[in-house]
Amino acid sequence: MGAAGAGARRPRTDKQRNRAHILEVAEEFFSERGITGSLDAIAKQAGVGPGTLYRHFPNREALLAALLQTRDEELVSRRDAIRREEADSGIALARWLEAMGEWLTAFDGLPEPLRAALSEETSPLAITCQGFITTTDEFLHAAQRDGAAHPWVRGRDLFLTVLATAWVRSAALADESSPQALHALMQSGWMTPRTERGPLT
Amino acid sequence: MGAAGAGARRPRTDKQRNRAHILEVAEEFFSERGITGSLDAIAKQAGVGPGTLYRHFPNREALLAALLQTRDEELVSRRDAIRREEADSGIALARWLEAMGEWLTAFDGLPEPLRAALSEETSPLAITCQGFITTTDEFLHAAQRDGAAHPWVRGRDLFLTVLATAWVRSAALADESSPQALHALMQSGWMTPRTERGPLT
Amino acid sequence: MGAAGAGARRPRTDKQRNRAHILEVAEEFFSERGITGSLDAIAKQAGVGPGTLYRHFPNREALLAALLQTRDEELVSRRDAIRREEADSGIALARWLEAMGEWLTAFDGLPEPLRAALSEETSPLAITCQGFITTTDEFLHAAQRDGAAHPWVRGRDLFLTVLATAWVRSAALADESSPQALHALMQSGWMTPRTERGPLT
Amino acid sequence: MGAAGAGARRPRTDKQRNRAHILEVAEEFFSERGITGSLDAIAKQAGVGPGTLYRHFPNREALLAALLQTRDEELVSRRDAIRREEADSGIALARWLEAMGEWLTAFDGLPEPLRAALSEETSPLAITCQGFITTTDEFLHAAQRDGAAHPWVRGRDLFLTVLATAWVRSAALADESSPQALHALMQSGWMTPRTERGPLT
DNA sequence: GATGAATGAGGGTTCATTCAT
DNA sequence: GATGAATGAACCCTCATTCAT
Repeated sequence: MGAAGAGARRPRTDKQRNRAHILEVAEEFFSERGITGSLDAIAKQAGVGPGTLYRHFPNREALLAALLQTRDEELVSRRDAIRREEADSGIALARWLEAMGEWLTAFDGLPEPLRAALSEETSPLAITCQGFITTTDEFLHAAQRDGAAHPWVRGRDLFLTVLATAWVRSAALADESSPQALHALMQSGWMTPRTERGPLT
Repeated sequence: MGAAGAGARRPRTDKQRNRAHILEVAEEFFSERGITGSLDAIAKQAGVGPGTLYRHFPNREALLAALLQTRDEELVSRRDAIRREEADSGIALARWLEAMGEWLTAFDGLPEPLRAALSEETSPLAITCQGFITTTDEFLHAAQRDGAAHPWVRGRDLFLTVLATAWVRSAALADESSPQALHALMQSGWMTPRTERGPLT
Repeated sequence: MGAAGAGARRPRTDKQRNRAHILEVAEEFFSERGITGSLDAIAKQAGVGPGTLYRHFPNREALLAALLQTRDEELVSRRDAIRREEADSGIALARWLEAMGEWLTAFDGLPEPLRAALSEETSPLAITCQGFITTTDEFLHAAQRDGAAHPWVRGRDLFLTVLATAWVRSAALADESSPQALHALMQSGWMTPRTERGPLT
Repeated sequence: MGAAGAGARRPRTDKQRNRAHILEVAEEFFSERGITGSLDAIAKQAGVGPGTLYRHFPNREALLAALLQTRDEELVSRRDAIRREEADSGIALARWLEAMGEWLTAFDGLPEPLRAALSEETSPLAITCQGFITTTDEFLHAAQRDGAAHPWVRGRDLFLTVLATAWVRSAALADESSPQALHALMQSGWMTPRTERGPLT
């Protein structure tokens, strides 16, 4: 017992190995069963004691944060790619929001702790969220400068909307078209622009 | 012990009394502590055994559904009022969405089980949701007929959006302006209408 | 699983049965392994779930208190017997202290929680201790009235001394004569009375 | 990490430095939080790994023994002072017992492991205790020779009594007068000397 | 020697749910 | 029907101790 899977019994720099292995298992676990599963169970499946898991990640949030950090890099790449490739700031924003949305649906139940983290300054997840909001703000400002986005929109709100959309999506799976529909709603709203209809009076 | 607490000594029509009393207590409980509290605690506070609670409501969802049904009536009234008072179908839809949004924030954590219910046909909550979607569709169709809403929007998607907004709101408390911002986003989207900017190319 | 040992699967007034059975097991457990053993282990050995044990005794102290209450009756009998039989108030006190001392060595480690309880008013054990102190005071007052006990002694201090003696006894087992020696010390002190030696100066 | 924290950067005589530093930290730790605290925490606070701590002190008892050895010297000084200054062997004994009592309350919880050690020959703490008992015997013999102490008292019993008194004192804090009362009890017992009351018959 | 990661049994506790009474 | 005792898996977490590096 206690082996890190890959062969010998605790070979060399096993801290990193263990950490990585735990993350792997946790990723799988969270993906399959959602992020509410038992940490002890993850430890067991990873072949380590609960203490080991606890050493690496003092609580569920820390584990999640570490897990996301890995995924973060992918998102950063996408961000850079969008910046590089996309001249139209509106489309760039759209693509970024889409990328974020995909990222947020990585695990079932992920939006929940992120939302919770938003209310607590100290959480490691809060930092992640802040990063997202900042990036969103960048894309948004560019779009606003170009007149592609409403001036009254804030990055934080966009993030929240994407988050909420990601959250709701888990349920709407049965309905294939929901994701796009929600995306469209977020983009254009349900209301037709007044200009098309004449003044409201 | 075992009496219905609130004065009387449990005469004949126990069952109905109990049911009503449990609902009352549950309402208070859920309102104050969110819907994740212990059912045992509710039973205890209602002065009944957990078995009794379970007889009336086989699980948390059933209890919640019963609870919401009561609240439903309020929402129905609002719906009727809107229908009666509001000539502009767009504004009517807007008001309806707002009413629904308020309703969905009645208890902390309420959106979660509703979302879950959407994936399961059999859930008692699913029926409630269906009712909402239907009503939303009615308002929406009217609005679409009048050109006040985009023709591609579906009632289900609007409901999901309102639900998601209600969900995200619990976290955004610190930020006072979030609710409105999200509302505006849902209504108008972040993107400026193309007509204002010229063709997309 | 889950049966209370004695045959059928949860026969009649099993609450009392279970309670009694748990107490029995706990008594055995505490006697053999001291009072620091795992509560879960006791539950398991009693054939009940941890929750059941918890329901009956919300914590270790409560369990202990219940256990002692049973023993209490024995002590009360002894107290009454002493009162009945013993004319010499000094000897009566001595016998009571001895009885208490024996009672306090019922389980290994028992003095510890009792000592701890003395600092906390709310503890169920504290009440037990108070009872002892009161009784000690009664015997002591009689002895003092008869000139058999020093007037400056207080019941509380005598109790503490007996408690301390019981505590220290667990270690001194190897030394057979320690209990008596300590008893004698408590009774007569180590110092010879000044009257035998003349004034101190 | 892993440096000895307190300034220097761990030159050659690591081992001794480490040992000393661990002892320092442990002393502080035990004084403040009692001797039941986590050894890991001590190691961490001392800036060494738990392995290092364990190398020096294979278990909690060993650490404690080492710690007490340092304090021992103080007690030895007091012993010598008493010997030097005190002509009256009875008062000398009393002073020694008092000194020992103070020494035993150095850390919260100290009496416990000492008592335990008394049952095990091999314990490092047992040696410390033996020293105390020996010294007590010396004072006691002198007092007995002078008729100041009962001839039936043994040093070991006196030590046990002082130990027990130290133990019980932690609980009796609320009661300011307990320490003195217990001291008096140990000295004179609760029973009035028979000579004052006539023969027992 | 020193390190500190790993161990893993064990701690107390909660609670949705069942079922004998 | 109502009751509430029983269930027992699950939760998170701690820490003395070992041992590979």
